[in-house]
Amino acid sequence: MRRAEAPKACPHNPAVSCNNCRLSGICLPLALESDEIVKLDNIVQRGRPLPKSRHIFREGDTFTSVFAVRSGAVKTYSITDAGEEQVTGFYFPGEVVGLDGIGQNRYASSAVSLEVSAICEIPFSQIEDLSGQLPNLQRHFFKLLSSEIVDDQRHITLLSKNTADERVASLLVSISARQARRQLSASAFRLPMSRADIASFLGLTVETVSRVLSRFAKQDLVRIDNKEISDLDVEGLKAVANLQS
Amino acid sequence: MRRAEAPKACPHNPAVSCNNCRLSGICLPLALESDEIVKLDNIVQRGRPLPKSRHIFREGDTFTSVFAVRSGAVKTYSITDAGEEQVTGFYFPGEVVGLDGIGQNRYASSAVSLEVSAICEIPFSQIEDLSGQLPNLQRHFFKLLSSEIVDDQRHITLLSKNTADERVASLLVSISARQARRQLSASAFRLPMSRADIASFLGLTVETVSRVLSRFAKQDLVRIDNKEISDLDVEGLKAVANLQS
DNA sequence: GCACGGCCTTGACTCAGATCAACCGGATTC
DNA sequence: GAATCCGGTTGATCTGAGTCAAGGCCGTGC
Repeated sequence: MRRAEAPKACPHNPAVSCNNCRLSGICLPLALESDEIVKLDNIVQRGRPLPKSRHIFREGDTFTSVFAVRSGAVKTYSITDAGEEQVTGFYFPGEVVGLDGIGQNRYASSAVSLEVSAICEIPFSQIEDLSGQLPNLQRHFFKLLSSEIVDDQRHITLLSKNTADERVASLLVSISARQARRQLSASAFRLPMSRADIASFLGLTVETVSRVLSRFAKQDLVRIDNKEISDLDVEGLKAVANLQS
Repeated sequence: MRRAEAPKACPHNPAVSCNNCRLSGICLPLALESDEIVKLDNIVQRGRPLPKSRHIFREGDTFTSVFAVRSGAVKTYSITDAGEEQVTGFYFPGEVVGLDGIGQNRYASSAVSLEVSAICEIPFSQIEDLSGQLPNLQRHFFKLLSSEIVDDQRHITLLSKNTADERVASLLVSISARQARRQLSASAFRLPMSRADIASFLGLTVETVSRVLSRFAKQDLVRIDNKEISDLDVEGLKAVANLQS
């Protein structure tokens, strides 16, 4: 599983700079010139690998930084007025969490690692300063925030209009596409989150998620061994989800 | 209904500058110094009143500007893969639409006036330039985008976890609060959108929305005469919606 | 090795909200 | 002023997903 190029070696390695990070094409450095990346790199704080189930920040904490996932996976959630957990997102390497904290100066959700993960912390005040100097960074950050809005609106539509089958199929297709974007297999991967997390994210119950997955397996749309997904039929699932290919 | 101060007179009046606009406390100028407001004012294009049911932009159009609602009301919606309309938001004076266009350089949703409205157009490239010079504006724009994310996440939770009664009550409470923010009555107002729009926004059917509203009226939580709302019992509805007061 | 707890699955039954259908009232048209 | 349309309401029925209950399958600890 080790890669040939030494500096990119292990995705958990805290020594890898943005320039050498294999995620530079999809993460924050995207759209920056290499001298600009150096400036960004200077403000990024790379932590040592975070064990599973550790909080990166909690709802209500004072907002200080945004965080890029470098390896592993993260979920965000908030607690409803009724005291239940609502999962609001799953984040994979190259994706950024904590953007919801900017508006009120405190995080609107909590973020937890779903497995051993490496996280890059980027202090927001420094992003702001640097954005004043680097129009590309400012623009990229605006885009990042806007894309999160678009994603959320898509999710609103999913919850508002789609059946359980469509929701589950959409999630599988989405994870598959994000795997592919990182040059990983689109048809075989491990789900880092529990069935309960999936259910909460999709506005369903655990039982329904379990039944739908079992049915998909029976219909040969996917092979499932607990959290291991294989032989995922992307086109078939897109058809189920009403997504155009 | 006319106000004493001459320049603030009519909310549809295109001649009112940001400085004199009664919405300056809740709209973009919020948090700007008065010399900064002048610079913002210079790039804002105020249109003449827009009739009802006119598009401000359409899903897929090239993104150029964001738009502040000065009077009237606006809904945003997108078309699902199944060809149905999904209403993604209602926007009242002082609120900004079009932020979802930044990420992909095209609008992810369409925006239509729900009644005669005045709209301020703010070309985004100029916002970007100005944000480089005015840290307050940059920060405010980051906050604006982030707040939209928080709102969307709250809406996701509403759709995921709440009953029809809770959804309808939440919407009424939300509109009431936004009325109050503009110094208007929190308990009496006109709903600018149709029952179908409400239903789409809340992930329900028209029939269910109608039934819930009728029931609320029977329970004296609100008086309803078609689109006219009066005697709205904010605390009672918050209780129904599971919202803390 | 076995007991415990967490997570997942499966089955039987229930129910909130969707669907289908009819009707009402105001606005618009001829 | 009759005819049509459109948005809204109300009633009867149906159904997809929730609820409740039971059981299976690990991995962990003693």
